Amino acid sequence: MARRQSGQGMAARFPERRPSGDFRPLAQQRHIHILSRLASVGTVQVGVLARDLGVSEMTIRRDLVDLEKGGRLTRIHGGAVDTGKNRRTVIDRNEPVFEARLQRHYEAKQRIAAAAASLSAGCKTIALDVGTTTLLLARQMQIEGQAKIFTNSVRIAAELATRAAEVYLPGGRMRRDEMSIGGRTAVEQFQDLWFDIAFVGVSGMTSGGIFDYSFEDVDMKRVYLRRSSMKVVLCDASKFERMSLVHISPLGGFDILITDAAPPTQIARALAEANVRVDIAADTD
Amino acid sequence: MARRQSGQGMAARFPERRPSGDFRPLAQQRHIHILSRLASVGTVQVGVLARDLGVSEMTIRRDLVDLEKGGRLTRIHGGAVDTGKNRRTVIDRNEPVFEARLQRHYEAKQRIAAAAASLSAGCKTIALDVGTTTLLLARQMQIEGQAKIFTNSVRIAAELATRAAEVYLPGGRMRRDEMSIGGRTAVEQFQDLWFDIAFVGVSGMTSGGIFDYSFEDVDMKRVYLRRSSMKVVLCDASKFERMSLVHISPLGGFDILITDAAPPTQIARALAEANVRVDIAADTD
DNA sequence: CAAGATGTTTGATTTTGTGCGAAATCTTGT
DNA sequence: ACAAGATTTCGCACAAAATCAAACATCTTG
Repeated sequence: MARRQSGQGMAARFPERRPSGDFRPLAQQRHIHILSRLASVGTVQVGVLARDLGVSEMTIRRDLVDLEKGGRLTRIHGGAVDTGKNRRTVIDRNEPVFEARLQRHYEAKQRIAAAAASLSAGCKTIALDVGTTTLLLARQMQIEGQAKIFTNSVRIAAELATRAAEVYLPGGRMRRDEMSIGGRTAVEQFQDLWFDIAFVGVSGMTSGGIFDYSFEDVDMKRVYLRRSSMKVVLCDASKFERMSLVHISPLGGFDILITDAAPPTQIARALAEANVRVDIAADTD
Repeated sequence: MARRQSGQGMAARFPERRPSGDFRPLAQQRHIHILSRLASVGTVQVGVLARDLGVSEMTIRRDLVDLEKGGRLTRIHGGAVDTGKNRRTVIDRNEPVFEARLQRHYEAKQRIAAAAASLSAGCKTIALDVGTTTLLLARQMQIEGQAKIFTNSVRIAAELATRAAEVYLPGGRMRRDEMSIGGRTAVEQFQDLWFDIAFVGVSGMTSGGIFDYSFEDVDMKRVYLRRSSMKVVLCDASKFERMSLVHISPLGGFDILITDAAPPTQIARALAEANVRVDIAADTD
């Protein structure tokens, strides 16, 4: 059973005394360590944590139970995974790499994308923001003969090129990670157009409005929201009550929110007040 | 007993492992690995995955069953293929016509691209035309810190995004087959710039000049040739003595021709007369 | 010593590995 | 092209290993 000799536990790790303070990490310190690791890697393993923190696996398990009770993580066999609710009131500074983001909450995003795709039917001019959910939307969208699609995401443009879409891009500098085109000239090229419908992704939503991490992409998001008849925001439930670097607009700045679960009451109330229609993409499987 | 003396394969994949004891990857981590591999390559093999992840083939099979249940992949004998729902986000599979064009005279184009890449060293602003040879050039190019690359090819932009390049695109309508951006506005955005060096592909060359079959892309080619200190034409030997739809410029319109074999005498004489330097990329292998 | 937290034992549960016959795929011979 | 045999892969059933959690022991601190 005991695969590592269980005998000495922390003794080996934190020898005798240390002049200042505790050598055994307090519960709170362990919790912080676990959460920060979750935030950066997405998963943690009981064994790794036990060794890193110099405590027994049982203690780690108890920690994980506590944290799960608070909804900060989801326990799985062998460890735990991130719920996305970790950085609750904290502000997100750096966005994870695209691939990892795409995998996170994949099913929810797929459902949201499907709901959004049906909304786009019949529209002649469609604006697509940068992001993982909008990329999934692009994949699911029915391309109709004469529809023109405007996007500042090179990734989405490349995706749509393999299908029969007529795609327009703005010019400017391409951001490396997100493959989005931003900057003043890009905004200028799109701001005189008028779209039938615009789909905008966000990285956070509170009753105070919608947020995004990327400084560079926000101006274009605002253009999409300003210059379209129907303004749709795509936001999976993990982003509720989260703020990011930049405030894009208040909740009144768009018409429809598509999400995968009912928002918390405070946001729900604010949305109702702002006259935003909320579409919840149901889990049908 | 040591639970896994067998798998050191995963050592390469999971560097976070500590020297003293290793931990089996969580099911979820394996799933992510499988999906990301599927997204980048399109197929996975049970044996390879088992080795990479340091688990048995049976475990991989069980993972594949789980993932198939969720519709994320399709299982086949020996492994699994991607369902198309999670295709790679950068362009990996070029559509057949383009891919076929890329394969034609592939070695010659590679050599030309290599020669061109060495020419670009040290340049701060580089213009890259649309085309298969220029795509190969993009792949081979040494990216230097502050170099800015301008291209109207979305394909090349996507390629360069995976490397540390600073890329600028013009805005406008994207042609579906070539993924190039053309049109009046696109030309306008680039025609006031000045490039250190420009690489232009052609589809034909005679003593009368250079040609291309794409009506839409020619204007941009002319901009590249007009607005750069060093004008380089990439043209493999199969294109000598061939004309195409549109005449781009006479032979005097550029400075250097990079090709893979000596041009026929008539063209050679015209090139000499036009004071064009001819670089022949030798077959060194 | 009491209280609270942590470690250990132990047995149940879950996951993973292995053996082996069945099925699928590849090879070879006709 | 087809069939028989060799090879690989599959997947079930069971064994082994790892993980989990409850109960209990131990340690720390005041």
